[in-house]
Amino acid sequence: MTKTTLKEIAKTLGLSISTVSKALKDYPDVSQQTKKRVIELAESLSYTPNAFAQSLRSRTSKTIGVIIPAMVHYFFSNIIDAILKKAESRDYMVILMQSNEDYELERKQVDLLLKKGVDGILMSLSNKTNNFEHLQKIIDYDIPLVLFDKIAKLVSCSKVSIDDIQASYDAVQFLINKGHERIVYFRGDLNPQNSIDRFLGYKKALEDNNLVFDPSLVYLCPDADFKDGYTAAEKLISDHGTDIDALHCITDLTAIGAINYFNEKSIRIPEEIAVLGFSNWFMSSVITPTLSSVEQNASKMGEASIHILFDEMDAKQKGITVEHQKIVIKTELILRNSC
Amino acid sequence: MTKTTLKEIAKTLGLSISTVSKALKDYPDVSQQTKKRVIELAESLSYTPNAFAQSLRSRTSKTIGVIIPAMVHYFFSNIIDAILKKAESRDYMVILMQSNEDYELERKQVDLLLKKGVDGILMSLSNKTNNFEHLQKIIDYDIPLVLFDKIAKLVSCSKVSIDDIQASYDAVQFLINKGHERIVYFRGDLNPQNSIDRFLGYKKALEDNNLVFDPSLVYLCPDADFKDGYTAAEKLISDHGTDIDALHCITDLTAIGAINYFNEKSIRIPEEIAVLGFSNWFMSSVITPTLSSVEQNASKMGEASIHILFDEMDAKQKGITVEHQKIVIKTELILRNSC
DNA sequence: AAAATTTACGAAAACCTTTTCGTAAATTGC
DNA sequence: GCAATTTACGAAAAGGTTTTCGTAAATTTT
Repeated sequence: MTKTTLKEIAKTLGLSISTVSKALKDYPDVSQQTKKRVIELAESLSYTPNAFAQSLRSRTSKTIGVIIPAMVHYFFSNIIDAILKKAESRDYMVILMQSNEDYELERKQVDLLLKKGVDGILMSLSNKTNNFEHLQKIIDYDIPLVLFDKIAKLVSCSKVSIDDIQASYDAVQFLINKGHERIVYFRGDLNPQNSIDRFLGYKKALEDNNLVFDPSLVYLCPDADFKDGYTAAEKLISDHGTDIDALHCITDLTAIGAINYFNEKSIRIPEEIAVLGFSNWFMSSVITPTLSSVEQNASKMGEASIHILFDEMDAKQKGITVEHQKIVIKTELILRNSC
Repeated sequence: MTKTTLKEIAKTLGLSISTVSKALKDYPDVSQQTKKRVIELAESLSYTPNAFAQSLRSRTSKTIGVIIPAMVHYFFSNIIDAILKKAESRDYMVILMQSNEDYELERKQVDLLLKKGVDGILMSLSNKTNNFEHLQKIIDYDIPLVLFDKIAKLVSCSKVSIDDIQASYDAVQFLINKGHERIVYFRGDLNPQNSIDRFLGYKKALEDNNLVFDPSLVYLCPDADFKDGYTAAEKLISDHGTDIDALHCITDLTAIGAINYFNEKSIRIPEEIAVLGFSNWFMSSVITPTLSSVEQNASKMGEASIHILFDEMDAKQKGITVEHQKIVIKTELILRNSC
């Protein structure tokens, strides 16, 4: 079962390859009857142009590359979902890669994408990425690049993210408005900017409300997962008992870890400790008590990212240059029973 | 910033394109010193061969296509994770598509992948797929195809799945061994074979233990999600009160929905109703009470699928034909507090 | 009826790589 | 010193598509 080519059609019809090609692309300098003959034969042989040859000639591939740190987060699943949907609606294919939070791998993957000739790249950076040469390379190759979620301020390209500082600020402000004063924070690692920003938002909210920042109320959850949350909660209670008012966590996963510990120890939520997470993970509405959280609007972020990328790719095609955009997706506080 | 080509190197060095190409591929009929000159210049210009041209010539793309019904299931995230890791270790790229459980889209995506000239395809079928012409087309094109999880018995290709009948059988058998007799089943829709098989496993276990199959103890959860579980549980209690012993569910999500309802109504688990899920979703170890479940070993399924695919692609490359394989991934019962 | 235009097609180059085959020049063998 | 071999390179084709340009033939214009 060999694929039909223009050559075969041309031969069968006694035409030249050029005429066949032009007939299929509805060029004006082919007679109506020739067009008809060509189209009919092409259809009966179910001809499809060879994508490699097309790409070779046009230097485009109708393909975009997406690199994310990890697949398993619910957050990224939703972003990918939005990206795939939009890409498919435009007949683009998506090459998906995951860096596993590894800088070297991320670098290698960028090279692979460039080599493969993708028309655009969408990236969420690994936590360990603090050298941006590989991103500069993409820009030097004149390939549209959009960073999302984990972005780099220093790189000259479009970016889509949430305002982590503001989001955490709003969350803590809400707790303060509710009358809480001793507010604990389970923070993430130092590296991804998001993690730092959320912590800054927490601090800023305290400051703006003239509450003293007490470092002993901050616990490190390096992996920001369930286990970290559980362990930190354990430590928190052993350090302070329930002499605290509320807890804000870097992710819902850590918050749920903490809730689990509190439930086990029969510490009442929100009466003894109010809890507020971050990311509005699906499980947050399911856990007991249901967890208040910050909705990051992953789908919107995915949609905005792919939208900008297509804008830039379209512009490039037309030879226009467009300004890079910086979109901040609005977050919202989702209130449930935990606070 | 235009990409370097063989032609440029050849021109700079006063050599022919052929010699440059051969030098870079370490052909024996190029002198050592010429090789050295070529390699050095190529490196300094950071030459990488044009992938389109290579693909056009070799008729291979070092790319595989993966179609899954939906991204958002934890299960598929894990499978994709395993696939990506293995593919990357072999410098293959992965084009990911999701059919959104839509047959027409799935069909279109297969065409797109074929057109793009992927070297192999990995698929988990949409629930609505019961026509397999598009799969036959893949086979006719002589592209290695491996179906995983949602497979089709009638298609002649390698398959990787779990034995859903056996898995549910084992689960129900465990409940029976514990002394439960009135065992409720929350079943899925009629369409995906997995759904039917799990139901059959449930029935078979009852039969083999001389327990009568009571249709009024079976509830339909068409989307097999949290909400379906919650609603079915509501109906179950209104129909039978707690005059039942145990509940087995098609997925953990439905089980967690049910647990949520039971918790709200203060129906004690497992004392009044024992609950057993399916899929060993991460949250199952987190919910209160922790949920017993059937571990599907998603990673192993992903690994086995991509492994077989590479085997078949390698064999094709060498002109060998290999037998199609049918792998059944072992499931295991994970026992927690819900039963 | 000759000139100007239009119509309808084909040749060929370009995109870039890979590999076969041919052939000078250099080397070896006798 | 001549024949046989080896060494080292280049020409060219093939993979398939797209587009520019050239040119016969057909048509229209004067």
